[in-house]
Amino acid sequence: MQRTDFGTMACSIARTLDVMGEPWSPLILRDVWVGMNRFEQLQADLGISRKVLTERLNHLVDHGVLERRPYDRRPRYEYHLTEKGTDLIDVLMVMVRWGDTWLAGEAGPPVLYRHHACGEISSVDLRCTGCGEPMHADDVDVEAGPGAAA
Amino acid sequence: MQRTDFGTMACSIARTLDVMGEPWSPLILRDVWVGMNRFEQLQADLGISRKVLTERLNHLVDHGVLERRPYDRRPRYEYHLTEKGTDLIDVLMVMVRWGDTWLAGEAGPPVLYRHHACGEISSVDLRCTGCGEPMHADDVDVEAGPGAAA
DNA sequence: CATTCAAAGTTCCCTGAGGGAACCCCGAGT
DNA sequence: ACTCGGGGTTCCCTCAGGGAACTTTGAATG
Repeated sequence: MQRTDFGTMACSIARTLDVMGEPWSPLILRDVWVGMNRFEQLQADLGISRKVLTERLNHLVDHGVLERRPYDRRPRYEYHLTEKGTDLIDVLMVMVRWGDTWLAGEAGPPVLYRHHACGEISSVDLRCTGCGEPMHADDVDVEAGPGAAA
Repeated sequence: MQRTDFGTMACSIARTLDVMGEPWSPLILRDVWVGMNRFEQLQADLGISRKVLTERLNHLVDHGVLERRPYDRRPRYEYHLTEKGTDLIDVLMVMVRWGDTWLAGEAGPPVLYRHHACGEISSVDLRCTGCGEPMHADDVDVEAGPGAAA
């Protein structure tokens, strides 16, 4: 994404951005998530330059978010989410909710999510891992943690 | 963020990225969230170029995520989250959880969040708005919505 | 009144990243 | 032997980010 190196900052947001914050990376993850696993598919769907797509895929593989799997005797590869990558989709799901809420307008959400557990069309909400109550920006106080900068 | 215009894509992720996906924008939102509201504070804390900081702040204000408030008779301004912007912090909170889980390493999380409702140090989890059960990447099926591309 | 000061930008140049198109490599099929 | 198609690589060009210097505004100070 950046000249400035976000990966070394003492901030989990900056570090996460270092992995998936470059332009196109979130959209690549979205496509892989919904089953577009091959270079040509991704390139055609996104309209991204082949050079940049190569760079992004390598970056995501290097960071353990995607894995590269051969699918043919010829040198052909598919990209799949690792566990680390699947976990990262949480960020995208929250972006979807925000975009649906604030940007979709009259037309409504472009895509819907049906939850396996209840079978309904739904969206995500943020809850406290401990008590299960809603947990949003105004529901927390920020404190220094063990990995804080010296 | 990009040459390519993400804002017109029929995808809430792309549209959200159009608002806050440019380099530095999430970190600016983080700083404003935790109370760094002024230009000089942001510039000093982030080490961002003044030119880019100006561009990002204008972009975020234009999209209704931040608002610009005078705080002096002189031309001095503070930036504050709007309701739309506060809601966007959800995305950052999920980034924090992912970074804490996968990138923090031995040192542990750099920052901790204490939840007002229960008083405990905690983190966020994604739940279905409807049934309250966990809702992650593998728990949903994707379907076309009303705002899908023609 | 003239000078200083600090916040909040603006302007300039330089470098490097993204876009686009052309090219390359490799194994399979015919 | 020749073609085909997926998965890249290479090249050039433009534009965005980094960095530093400069400007503007009104208040405070001597």
